[in-house]
Amino acid sequence: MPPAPNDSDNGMTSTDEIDPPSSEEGGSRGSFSGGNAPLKKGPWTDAEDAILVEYVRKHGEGNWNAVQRHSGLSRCGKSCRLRWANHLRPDLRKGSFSPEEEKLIVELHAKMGNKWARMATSLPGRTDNEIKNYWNTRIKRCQRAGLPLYPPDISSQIMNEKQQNMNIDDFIMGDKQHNEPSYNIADILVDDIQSNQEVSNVSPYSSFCSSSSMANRGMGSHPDRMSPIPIDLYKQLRENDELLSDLGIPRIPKFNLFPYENSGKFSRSFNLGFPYEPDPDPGRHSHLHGNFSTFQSFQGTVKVELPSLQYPDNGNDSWPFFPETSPVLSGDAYLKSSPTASSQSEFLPRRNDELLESLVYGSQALSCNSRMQLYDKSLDAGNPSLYDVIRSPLHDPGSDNKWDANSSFIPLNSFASSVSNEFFPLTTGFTLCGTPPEHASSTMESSGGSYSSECLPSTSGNEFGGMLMENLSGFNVEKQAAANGGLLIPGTEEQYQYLSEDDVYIKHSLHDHTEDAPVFG
DNA sequence: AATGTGACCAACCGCAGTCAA
DNA sequence: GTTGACTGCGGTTGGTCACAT
Repeated sequence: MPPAPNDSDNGMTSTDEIDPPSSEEGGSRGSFSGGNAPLKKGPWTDAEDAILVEYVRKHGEGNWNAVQRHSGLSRCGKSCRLRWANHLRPDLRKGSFSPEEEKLIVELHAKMGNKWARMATSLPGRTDNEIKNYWNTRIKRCQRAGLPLYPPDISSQIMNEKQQNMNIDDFIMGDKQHNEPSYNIADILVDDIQSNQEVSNVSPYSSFCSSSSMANRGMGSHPDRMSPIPIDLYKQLRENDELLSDLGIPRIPKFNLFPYENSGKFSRSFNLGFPYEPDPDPGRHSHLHGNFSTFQSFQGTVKVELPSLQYPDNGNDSWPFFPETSPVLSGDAYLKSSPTASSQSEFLPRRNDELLESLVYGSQALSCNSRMQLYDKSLDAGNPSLYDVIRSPLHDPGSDNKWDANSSFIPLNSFASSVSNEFFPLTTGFTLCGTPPEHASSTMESSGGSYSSECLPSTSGNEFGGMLMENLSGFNVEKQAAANGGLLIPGTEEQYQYLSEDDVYIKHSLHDHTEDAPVFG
């Protein structure tokens, strides 16, 4: 709803701001209307609206820079376009969003992320700005209320749609129409893992990462489709899986990434028909020598972009979707903020790193879950397996969690985050120092810190390949050292204990005394 | 009643991308 | 290949309003 004019219809208010010339909007803002009148900013008046409406009625939409030239309106073309699009268009639908619209927005956002304009096309009469404002408000509201953003029903729906849309041929052969240089690493990784799983109940929040704006930015107009991944890239990822096996590291077991998705079998398997040959020469994997040259091309090729959460900076509790009071957390009592969690935000960029956020957010959930699960298991029956670690109660389809109709779900992508956060070492630049202690207790030196966010890129436009490579590299080092009895890399607040029996690491955080976390196995 | 606070939202800025000339 | 016009988007700002103190 347009703001009430703050003055009479004389077109200029006492608070009107006169814009100095600038180069914005194709130079239009630097120009002057008619008689060199400076461009005006601030709320539109009724008179200005009338002028603009009349102009559009006569000339139609478009060529907005001509408006000021031909109508005498002291507004830049961009401002005219925005005003028309957001307030003056005759087909605009005023008023607050209906419950149906709100639900649709949530669904659309789950599918396409912050593609406000595209979302607006599905909401007749609504503008992208409206939707964006609504979503930002929703984020804040959910954060305040401790509610997740996506309800499980929407998650399931998205997941089902994605399954239907999946086309293995497109994936393998590449979609020439959308063969863009950006790839959805979350899809890649999740699918890569899925290809090794007989059963994969995948969180739609794998599609949060994948189908949301992160994917869309890379994939353009087909958010729900699988990202076309070049074969060589896919091979690299497959090799990565092989690498783990080479190292004696168990492949990531199948697990339920999404607690509420217990029926959607992920039927697609990349192993079927994919011309992948097991690496005949494992020795060529440079990871065995401490670096991962196989990821060199990956790095710099895979650019991941992420959903914007636009969350406010509220100091300690900076995690937008995962407040301490979240029913998801408190209800199960599995997830709670930790010093580590809060420390993450200190390293996270404050803007639009959607994947990063989803990764860390998901990892936080998984991490906390895993910690508790492992902790319980450890108490009950000794060392846990990685499978135990992953299959946390939170992921139990039978969970009795109640979801608010407008709330949502724990993000997704537990897997992708788990890759970065749980199964791989979290730091880079490991240094082995001295002789490991006799009984597999290790510490590590970190070049960047001690937890997940530190190993994530700190800028937008993450190069996931680089991150993965670093992680893998650290993984390798640790793994090797652990195989020799454990690591001792001083200088960090965290220790990693290697449990040889199940090939699982237990993280002991010296600054987080509440629980031990399984790190990777 | 006065004041403070926070939510909401229109509008703006800067940047990137697309498209046509 | 370059340029200009336009569009889309993330992020932000500032005004208004409702509510609490």
